Amino acid sequence: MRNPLEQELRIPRPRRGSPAQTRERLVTAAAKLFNRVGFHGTDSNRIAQEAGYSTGVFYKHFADKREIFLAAYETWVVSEWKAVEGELALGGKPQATARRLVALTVDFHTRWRGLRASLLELVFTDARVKRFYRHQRRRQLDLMARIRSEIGAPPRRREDDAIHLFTMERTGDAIAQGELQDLGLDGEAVIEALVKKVAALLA
Amino acid sequence: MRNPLEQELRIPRPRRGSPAQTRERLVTAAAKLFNRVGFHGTDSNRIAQEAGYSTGVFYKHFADKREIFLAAYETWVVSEWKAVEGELALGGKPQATARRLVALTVDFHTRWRGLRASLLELVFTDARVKRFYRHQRRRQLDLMARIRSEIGAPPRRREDDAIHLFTMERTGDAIAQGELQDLGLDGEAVIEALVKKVAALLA
Amino acid sequence: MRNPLEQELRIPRPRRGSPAQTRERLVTAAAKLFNRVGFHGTDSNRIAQEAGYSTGVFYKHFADKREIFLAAYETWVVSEWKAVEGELALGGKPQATARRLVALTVDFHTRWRGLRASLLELVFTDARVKRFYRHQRRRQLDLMARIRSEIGAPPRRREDDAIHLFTMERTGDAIAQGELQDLGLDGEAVIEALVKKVAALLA
Amino acid sequence: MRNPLEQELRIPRPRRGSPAQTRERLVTAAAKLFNRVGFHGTDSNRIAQEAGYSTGVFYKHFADKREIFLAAYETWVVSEWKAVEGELALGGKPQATARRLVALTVDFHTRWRGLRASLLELVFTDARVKRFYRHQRRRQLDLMARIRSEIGAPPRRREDDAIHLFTMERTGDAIAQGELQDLGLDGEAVIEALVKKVAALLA
DNA sequence: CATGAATGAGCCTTCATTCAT
DNA sequence: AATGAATGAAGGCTCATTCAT
Repeated sequence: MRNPLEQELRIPRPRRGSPAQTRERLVTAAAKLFNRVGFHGTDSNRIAQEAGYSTGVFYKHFADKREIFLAAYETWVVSEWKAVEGELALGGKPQATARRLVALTVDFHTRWRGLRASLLELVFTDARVKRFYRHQRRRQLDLMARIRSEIGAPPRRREDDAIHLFTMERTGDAIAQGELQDLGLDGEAVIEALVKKVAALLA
Repeated sequence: MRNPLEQELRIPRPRRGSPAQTRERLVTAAAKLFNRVGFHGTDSNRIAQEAGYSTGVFYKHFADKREIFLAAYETWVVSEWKAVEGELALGGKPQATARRLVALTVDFHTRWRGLRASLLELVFTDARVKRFYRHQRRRQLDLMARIRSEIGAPPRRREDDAIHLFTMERTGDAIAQGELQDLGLDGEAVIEALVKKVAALLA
Repeated sequence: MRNPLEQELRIPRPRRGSPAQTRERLVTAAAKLFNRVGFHGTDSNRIAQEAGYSTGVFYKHFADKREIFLAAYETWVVSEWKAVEGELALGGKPQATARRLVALTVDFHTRWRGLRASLLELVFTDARVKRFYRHQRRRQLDLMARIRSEIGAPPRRREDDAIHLFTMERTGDAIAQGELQDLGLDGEAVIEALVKKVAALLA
Repeated sequence: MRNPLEQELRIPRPRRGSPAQTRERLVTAAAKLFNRVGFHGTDSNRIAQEAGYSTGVFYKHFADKREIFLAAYETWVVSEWKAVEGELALGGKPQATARRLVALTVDFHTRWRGLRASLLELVFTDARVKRFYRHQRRRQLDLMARIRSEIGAPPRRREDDAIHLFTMERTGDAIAQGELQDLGLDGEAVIEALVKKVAALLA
C-alpha cells in the first residue's frame, strides 16, 4: 500500500460469497495485475486486496502465485478459444473471417499483454505452465487441421502450421506491446499482411 | 552457510585483474546463470561467486541486476551480429547463406534460451531493456534493407521484414525451448521452411 | 481447498445436538490432535473439522485454543484420577495395587503423550494452565497423605512425596515417548523398579 | 517491536565480526529469548535484533528456528557437561561432590528453564532434537557407569540409572519453574533429598 | 445452534544492495 | 580492486479468530 489514499478509494466488495465467486474475483484481480505489472511485479497479498479481500483468502483458493497465474492463463485461453470458435462459426468469406480472427488475436494479445510478457519465462521456469502451454499449442494445431479438412482445403504439414502460429503469436505480441509504433511501422499494413496469411489458410 | 560443500567447490578466485577483465567475467557468469535459471531465478550474489569473485564486486561494475542483464544481452547481440555479418560476408548461393543463417539463429537462441525466456518480461518491465531491444530491431530492419539494396533485390516494405523477423525469432525460440520436440514435430522440416523463407529474401 | 480429497473424507456432520455433546466432541477431537501433533501442531479449524463440525463452532464453546487445551487436559486428569481411585478401591496387597497403579500411569502417559509433550511449555507460557497443573499436584500430594493415614502408614514429608511424583511422571513420559526403547533399556525392569517404589509407599 | 522504546534502548553492536562471533551472538540471543518466552514465543527476526543484527543474518547462519534451538540446546549441554566434569574432577567426599552436583543441576535448570520447557515438545516434534536428546541421555548413562567403575562401586543396572536421571531432571525442572515454591514445599529439603540420592551413587 | 467464508496480524524467508575493512 | 558480513525492505504464507448468513 504505497499510497494510503488507495485504501480509501477502494471499492468495498461484499464480504461473503460463494467460493467460486471469490475464486473468480481473485483470478480477475490477478489477471489485471499481471497485465499491468507482470508476474514478478505482482504480489499475492495485493491480488487479494485488489479483489476486495484480505490477505488470507488467496491461500484458501490457490497454493501459490504460480497456481493463480495458471488459472488466469486458463481464463484467457478459454475465452480466446471461445471467441475464435465464435468467429469461425460465423462463416462468411475467408477474407472476412481472417480479418475478424486477426482482429481478435490482436485484441486478446493487447488485453493480456502483461501476462503474455511473463508467459515465456514461466514456461521456461515452471513445469505446470509449460505443460499447459504445450497443450494449447497442440489444440491450435488440431484446430487448424480440422478446419482444413472441413473446408476441403488441401492438407498441410503440421510443421508449417506451427510456423504460422509462431508468426501470429509473435506479431500479435509486437502489436500489443507497441513495438510497431515504436519503430514507426504501419500497424495497419502489418495487420493486412497477417490477414492475407490467415485467409490463405481458409481458402 | 547451509551447505559446507559449496564452499569447497567454489571457483578459485582470480583476484586482481583489470577492471575490464573482471567485468567480462561477471557478464559471462551472469549470462550462464540467466540461461540456466532465467533472470528472476538468478541471485546477484551468486553471479559474483560464479565468476570467482566476492559479493561486493558486482556492484562495483553494475548498478543493479537489470544492468548486468542488459550487458549480457548486449554480449549476445554483439556476438550474434558479428556472426551474422560473418556469414553474409562469406557470400555464396542464397540457399547456402540462408541455411547458415538459420543454423546460426537456432544456435544462438539455444545457447541464450534462458536469457531469451526472460527477455520479453524485461522488455515489458524495464525501460532500458525495452529501448535496447527496440534498437536491435531497428538495426535488423536496416540490415535487411541494406542487403537488399546491395544485392539489387527489389525493395520490400519494412513491415514485411518485421513480420519475417518475428517469425524467425519466435520459431528460433520454439526450437531452442524444445517446443517442436514436445509436440512431436519434425525440427528439420521447420528449419527447412525457415531456410526457404530466408533464401527468398536473399535472391 | 488444496486437497479435494480431504473434503470427501470429512467426517459426516453430527449436526444439532446438545451443547454439552458438541463440546465433548470438540474436546475429544482436540485431545486426539494434540496427542498426535502436539499443541502447536494443531490447527484450531482442524479441531472442529475433526469433530465433525464447522470452523465457527469451536469459538462458540471455547475462547481460544488454550482453553480447549485446558479442557482436554482436564479430561485426561479427571479420567486418570477416576482410574487411580478405582484401583485404590480394589484394595488387595500393596504389591498388586502398586503394579496396577504403575500400569495405569504408563497407559495414561502413553495415550496422552502428545498433550503431555506440550504441557511443560504451556505451564511455562500460560498462567491458567500453570494454575491447573499446580492444582493437580496439590491433589496428588493430598491423596498420598490421605492414603498413608488411612492405611496407618508412618507419615512422610510432602517433599519426599513430591520427588516420588516427579519420578513417576518423568519415567512415565520416558516410557510413553519410547525413550527406554531408543536407549536399548529394558522397559519391564524399569516398570518393576517403579512398582517397588509405589509398593513401598502403600505398605 | 511491541514497545518502540525498546529500540532506543538497544545497545548498538559492532556491525562486523567473524562469522563465528556472529553465530555465537545469535545463539546467545536465541537462548535468552527461548528462556524468556519459550521456543514458540520467539521469532527469528527478533533473535537477530536481540543479538544486535538485522533480520537477514539469521538465515546466513541457520536454516530455521529449529536449527538455532538445537545450537542453543547444544551450548547448554556442552557447558553443563563441562561443569559436571569440573565438579567430578575436584574429588572430595561423596557427600560434598553430590551437593555440588545437585547445586549445579539446579542452577543449570534454572538458567535454561524456558528452553527446557520447550524441549519436550520439540523432542516429540522434531527428529533432530530427539536424536540429540537421546544422545545426551546415553552419554549420561555412560558417565554414570564409568564413574562407578572408577570408584570401585558395585555395578548397577542401567535401568536404575535411567530412573535416577529422570528424577534428577524432573525435580530440577520443578525447582527451576518454581513448582516447589508454589506448592509451599521446602526447596532445601528437596535438595537435601537429591543430594542424598546422588551421594549414594558416589559411595 | 451451526456454518464456513473472510479476516489480518504476524511470522518466516529471501535477496538485491551497501559498506567497513 | 576486492572482500564478504551485514542490511532491511519486501513478500510469501499461516492460522487463530470473527461474523454475516
